[in-house]
Amino acid sequence: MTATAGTSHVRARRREQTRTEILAAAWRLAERDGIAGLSLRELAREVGMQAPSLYTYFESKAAIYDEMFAAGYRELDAMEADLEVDPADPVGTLAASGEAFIDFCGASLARFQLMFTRAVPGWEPSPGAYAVSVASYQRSVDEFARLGIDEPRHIDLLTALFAGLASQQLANDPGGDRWRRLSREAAEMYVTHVTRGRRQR
Amino acid sequence: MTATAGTSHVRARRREQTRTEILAAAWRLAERDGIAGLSLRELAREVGMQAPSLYTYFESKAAIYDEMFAAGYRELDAMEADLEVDPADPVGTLAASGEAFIDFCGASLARFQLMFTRAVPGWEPSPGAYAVSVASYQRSVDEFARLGIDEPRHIDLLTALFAGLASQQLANDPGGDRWRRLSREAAEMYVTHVTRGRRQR
DNA sequence: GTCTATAGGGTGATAGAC
DNA sequence: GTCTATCACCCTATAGAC
Repeated sequence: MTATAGTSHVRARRREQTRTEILAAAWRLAERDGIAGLSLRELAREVGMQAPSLYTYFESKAAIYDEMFAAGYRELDAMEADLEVDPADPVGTLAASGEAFIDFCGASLARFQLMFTRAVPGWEPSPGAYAVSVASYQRSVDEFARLGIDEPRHIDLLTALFAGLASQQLANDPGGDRWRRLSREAAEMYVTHVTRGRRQR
Repeated sequence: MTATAGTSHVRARRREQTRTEILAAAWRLAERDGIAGLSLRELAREVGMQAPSLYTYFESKAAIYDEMFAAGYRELDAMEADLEVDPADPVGTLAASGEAFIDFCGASLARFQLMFTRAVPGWEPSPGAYAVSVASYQRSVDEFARLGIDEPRHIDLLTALFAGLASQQLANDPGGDRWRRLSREAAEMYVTHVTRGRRQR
């Protein structure tokens, strides 16, 4: 009995390891073929299995996309947690955030497509996966608040600004910095705008 | 001989008409299934043909995407040609441009995906189709110049701002106006920034 | 847990009859 | 110009042997 319980622990670990391996292979293939081009047969081949064996580890292809989607937001969250927020220097803080966000998007086109566009016909994140993205967004909102940015329309304007820099960078100068290098100027423009007239009030 | 030449004229017209019909059906299907989900068999069914007959009108599926891509940029161009550019009112002009651009993107998700994202795995526009997009961009640049916007980095900042508003609107509030309504504020922020200190010089 | 086999579709593209 | 037939694949998912 003790032995069986012991091995089941080991098995659960192994299982998790295999799942991780499959997901890593899925990212590699998605990078190469686009997120919508991911195929289970090829994914199985990549990890040395036959396609049906994947169903031991994931319920469906949609479940794989779900895990990847949630992982993307967890990575974004971790990246943001590493950024320093200096309430005394909103421009510097936002410029650094913008660059980090563009770098994050540029580091994986497949991840960008999965997280921010609707590139997979017929798939959308499950409620569970979606909740991870909402939590990540909430975290960003909290950090913006520390910079004195708290009006909803100002937050929406900021996300649009960063999303725009990133999407232009990826679509029109992938691997370059034509839009990335505008981060500081964009941050100055934005901060000037949201703090405009604040001292008068 | 004269008769043959006459009929060949009619045939060329008919052919062009059929091509137009096929492209219209392609847009309908792409709207429904996503641009990457377009299938030639279904497209043929939609126009009452068998799939191989499409090859009489288009060399390949990529050629169909090419025509759609070029048509998208011609439509964008036509839309912009209808906008009034008032050099005395850059904020109003840009606010209207931004709204029009967001409306243009929102009017067809398939068109947006085809023109501005890389949603079709394995396809990119042919040089000819790409040239149409470059011409359209050049036209925008010329109109920005009439507003006194001529520094390349300012133009890039503006395209990022509009692209960001549109992509956030489509991804997070399709059919709504959560980001669209920020167009005027964004234009004010932007114009204040690019004209900052101009009088001093 | 992994396999083979297969269900039940789908895909773009081509050959050749009419 | 349109068709049928077909090539040579692709796909996700399931049943059931081992």
